Amino acid sequence: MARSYTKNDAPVERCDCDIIHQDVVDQVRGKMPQEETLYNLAELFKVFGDPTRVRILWALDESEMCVCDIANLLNMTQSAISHQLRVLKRAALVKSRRDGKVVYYSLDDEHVQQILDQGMTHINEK
Amino acid sequence: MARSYTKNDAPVERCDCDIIHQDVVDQVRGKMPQEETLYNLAELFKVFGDPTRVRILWALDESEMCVCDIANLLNMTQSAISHQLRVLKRAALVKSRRDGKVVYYSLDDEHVQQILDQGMTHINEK
DNA sequence: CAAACATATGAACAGTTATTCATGTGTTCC
DNA sequence: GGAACACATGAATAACTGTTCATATGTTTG
Repeated sequence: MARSYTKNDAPVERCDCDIIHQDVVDQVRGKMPQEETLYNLAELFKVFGDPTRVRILWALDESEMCVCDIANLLNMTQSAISHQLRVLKRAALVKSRRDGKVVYYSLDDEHVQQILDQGMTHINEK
Repeated sequence: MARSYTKNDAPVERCDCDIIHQDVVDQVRGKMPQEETLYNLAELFKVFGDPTRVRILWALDESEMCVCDIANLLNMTQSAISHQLRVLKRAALVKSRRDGKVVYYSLDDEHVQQILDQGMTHINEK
């Protein structure tokens, strides 16, 4: 993402298609979800759109782990992992529980693996 | 994504957990997919991680449309849409057919909607 | 309480990315 | 052929993002 497009600052750049396909476009417009909903959806997928986070999610699907375990597993610094876990938690993809000094992370729900699997299916077929 | 982490430039920052959880971590390591596979998976989700592209995909799920239709529907310039369609095509999420001057785009396969739906389910429950 | 440990966090920096603008390519129709 | 149209594309730019580094917070143990 970059530049945010504000609604109705219309580039208004009509073409002949627009007239011909007017009804189709209007019909599609009527069926589209709220703009905000699609924005949130993109936000969710953005979280999945980073190798480190995908690797963390995949790892947590196998077993709950503490921050330092994940860092060792992925061969990255504790800080980097901690930052990413925050992103994942904010997106409600992982949850954590504290046991003394150690904080264990795990997947928040079963959708996560489903989404990962669906994506995996796609790349395996192309 | 940013800085690319090269394998084995190890931050090597062991902690006591690593010794205690050694076996769990090793077990998880054994079950993880290839690093490259997870990288590709993240690349795929990155494509879904932009509001404009999500809106295009959602629109195309309703009906095939030409570039200019999409631009009008989303109230964006033809150029911006064209750039994003290229990204979507490279990721094999959309396909195109030419009919004279007009190029019609449509979803490439049924996974796309499945992935979108799965994501939608997640955000609706949180 | 102090030291050690596990984790969290803020600032900074470099790499990435989405849009815009200008222009190029491909097609139709006169 | 040339004008008009639909689309593609390259360069430039502003905004965003992931990692690092330094440091803060929370917990246990002696």
